[in-house]
Amino acid sequence: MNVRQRLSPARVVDAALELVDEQGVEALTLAAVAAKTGVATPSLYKHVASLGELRGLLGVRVLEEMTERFTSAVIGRAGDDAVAALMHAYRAYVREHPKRYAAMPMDPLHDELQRAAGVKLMEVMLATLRSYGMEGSQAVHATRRLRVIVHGFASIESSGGFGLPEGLDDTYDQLVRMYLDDLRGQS
Amino acid sequence: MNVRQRLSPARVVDAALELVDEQGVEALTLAAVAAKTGVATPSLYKHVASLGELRGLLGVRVLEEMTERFTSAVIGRAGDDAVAALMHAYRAYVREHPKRYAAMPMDPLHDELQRAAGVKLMEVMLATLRSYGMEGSQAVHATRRLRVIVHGFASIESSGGFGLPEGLDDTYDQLVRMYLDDLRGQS
DNA sequence: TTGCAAGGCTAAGGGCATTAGCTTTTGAGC
DNA sequence: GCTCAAAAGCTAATGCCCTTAGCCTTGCAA
Repeated sequence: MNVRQRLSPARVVDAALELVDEQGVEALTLAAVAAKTGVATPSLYKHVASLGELRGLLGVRVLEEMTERFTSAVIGRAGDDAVAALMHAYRAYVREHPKRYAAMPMDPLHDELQRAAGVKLMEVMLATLRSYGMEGSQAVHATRRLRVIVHGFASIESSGGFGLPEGLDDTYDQLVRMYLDDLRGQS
Repeated sequence: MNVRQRLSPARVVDAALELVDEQGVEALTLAAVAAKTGVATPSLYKHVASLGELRGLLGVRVLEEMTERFTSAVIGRAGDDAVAALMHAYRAYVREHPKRYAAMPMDPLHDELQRAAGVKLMEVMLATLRSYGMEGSQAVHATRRLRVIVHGFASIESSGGFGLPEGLDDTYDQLVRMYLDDLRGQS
């Protein structure tokens, strides 16, 4: 029996992700998710506590996807090669899912799961920088600078904040080179 | 008569700005603005076309304030001195009004006024870089890199995205130095 | 086979944005 | 000072959305 696949929290997040990718965050409504999953709105509460929690789960999912992709981008590489690969993987993910990225708040303060997922992503960055022999606070600062650059660019690009997209690849290459030079100077 | 100051679009934006500063974007609701201005909700429509337009006006206001402050920060300075002053002024503004900054979308595509205000802000950056003798696309790239850094940091800091705020001043100083070194290399 | 828990549904309440249509105020021109 | 029209306010009402309550069905485990 049970022709129709039963719902689960994961499937709800799937639908929410589709919705965000197609129409942006403001379209993420329980009513729309319910329609997409073929269920009445209140039924979603059997799988998700609230719209707020769904947003949190969405953030966790995105952070996990990013962590996974950055990890495989970096594996087998070291030094400048690894850092450049990480930065390009970051931008590539955001270009594939711009609305999804723009949807994810940088503010994981109220969501423990999301905070944990964010920490894991940062650990990938930290580990990548370890091949430069950085330790302690020096490594923390270097990770922050990296984050500022990749997120700054991604945030502006994903929301169409750059005027014309002309030469954006060049701009990003310059940022990568700037950061690599910076690392060289610090070590 | 008329003890109570009559409402105007500017006063509506004032109230909205207060609301955002105090409680964040999600608290920006026409009902709340109406309460703060001592008026019934539908009366706001005599001054503002919709909640969306109010958000746009808010963005314009913030961009104008930033432009003004950055302009006076930069006036009378040149070269590295000017760039450093601009970057520090940017961060200072965002630290004073973190929620306000986080509220402003990077996406001015649907709002012509906001786009124009953004262009003016970028012109201040461009003008500041002109003392490096940059022209055309080189100047555009340099402006973009600057924007990525200041916005990236501001975006993360304003939404509490850095874990502990420990050493954030140092991190920012390093970013400033990184960018100045980068400019030196490009010229 | 029985019974219970999981998962679905309808009904209903409350908040918000927005529109319609009315009333009051105000100020410009006479 | 008076008139009257536009500006600015209000109440009523609609529709969408989140959320809760309470009920019904299904499927599985004992």
